[in-house]
Amino acid sequence: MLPSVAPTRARSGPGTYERIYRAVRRIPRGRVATYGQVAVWAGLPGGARQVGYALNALPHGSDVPWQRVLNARGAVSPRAVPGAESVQRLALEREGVVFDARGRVPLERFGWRPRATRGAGARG
DNA sequence: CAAGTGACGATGC
DNA sequence: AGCATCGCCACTT
Repeated sequence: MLPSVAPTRARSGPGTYERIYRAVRRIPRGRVATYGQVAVWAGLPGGARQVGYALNALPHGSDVPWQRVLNARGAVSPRAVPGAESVQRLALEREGVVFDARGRVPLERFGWRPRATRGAGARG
């Protein structure tokens, strides 16, 4: 549809952050995803870190649900600004996401899977 | 143009 | 189970 301006950059390159934002926007409300997952969706396998940097660069009031991105452990990653962690956690809890006593979100329950690999699990 | 700055993840012990 | 180390790359000054 779009006049593909530069399809060459299969991974990384200018505009990478924007791709990451688009991937994050795909996370539905009440669900969470890991930095690694978002990186893959954005076409940056192994670029989990870049995802974090991109989210960090988000302006206030952006429509990107950055709060739905957690680390591989399902926990809110510690940031430089104290208190900001609770902000993310509260934002998620307002969506229905539940944290356990360890401050982690059970990804097996809230982790969003764009390709829901059915067949396994779902036993109970 | 060069250097500094970050919201991660897997591995080795 | 916790800590240290390496790899990763765009953006800002």
